[in-house]
Amino acid sequence: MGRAPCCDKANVKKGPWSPEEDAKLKSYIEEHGTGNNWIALPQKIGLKRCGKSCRLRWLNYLRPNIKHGGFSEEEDRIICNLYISIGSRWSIIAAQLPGRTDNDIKNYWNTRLKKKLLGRRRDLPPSQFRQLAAANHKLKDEGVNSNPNHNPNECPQTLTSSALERLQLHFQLQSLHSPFSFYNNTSLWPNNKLLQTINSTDSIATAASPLKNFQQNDISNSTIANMQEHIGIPSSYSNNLDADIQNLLYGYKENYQLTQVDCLKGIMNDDQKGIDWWESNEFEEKFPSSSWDSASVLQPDTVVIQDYELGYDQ
DNA sequence: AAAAACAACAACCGCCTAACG
DNA sequence: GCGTTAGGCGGTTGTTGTTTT
Repeated sequence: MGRAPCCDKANVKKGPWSPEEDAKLKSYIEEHGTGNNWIALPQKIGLKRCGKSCRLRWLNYLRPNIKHGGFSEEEDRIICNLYISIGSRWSIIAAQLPGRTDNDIKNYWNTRLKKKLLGRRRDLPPSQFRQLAAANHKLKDEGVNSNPNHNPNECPQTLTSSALERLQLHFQLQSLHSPFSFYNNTSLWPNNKLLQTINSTDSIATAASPLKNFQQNDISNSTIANMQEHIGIPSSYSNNLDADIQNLLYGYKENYQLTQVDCLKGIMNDDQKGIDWWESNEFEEKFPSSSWDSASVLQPDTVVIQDYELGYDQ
């Protein structure tokens, strides 16, 4: 038997809330509270809405002291810091930012912060982008396939998109410290332990770990530190993570382009091969999106990050 | 000026968990 | 202990406004 629906789908209104609906819901809850029963609430008020929808509307928009937009630099840093540490645990992150909702932070991350931190393909001049694309291809060919020592059981074959994003952030942070040697010094690449912890923290609430019983209302700075320790944030940047994030967020244009492209020059011994490949449009076929985000770039078995995952370890 | 592409964000969907009978 | 249910959460989609071509 399947699970019973929470409401009569045929008779509930969907889509944007009208000011009248907002007013009804707001005045009722302010006067009577939610009664700990969201499902029954819309019927009491006479709203043709699903209880879940009412709950979301109240929590995200109608309840008092909600802030919208206008994220400060401090808030940016907190969000980025926590995302690197604990992944897409938006409710926990929101608990650190009074007045912000998980939905708001999630949207803000997906539409702005992620692009700011990870960069966008079109920010690179065409010639430099060709090198980056070609390097991905080269590393795929020569990296993964040539490592005979890789044990596929040591590391997960696939990472969640959140884990991949955080891995890419790891690269960015590492490259701040070793901008000219990162790509050809495997000791700087993430090892299996980091890959596994990055991946496992995406489902940490269900794992048997000290983090299992976190309540979003009692998160303190020491708790966050405890989480970071448990997760194993690399020591190379954990001591100055805030400053590094600041650098990526607001010093991004200068640092990102210089370090990544110059690094790539160092490993591009066969420039013509890369350009030939670029001009064959193979990269565009694989990554038709215009973004350098994880969804478009970090596809399994196609790019540099997957190469690290499969083939290299400390 | 129109169309296409992109960005931002509100809202929904479905899964998971805890509470309850 | 088990089944059912509501609440909570994260991922995804839909809509609207803005910018670019």
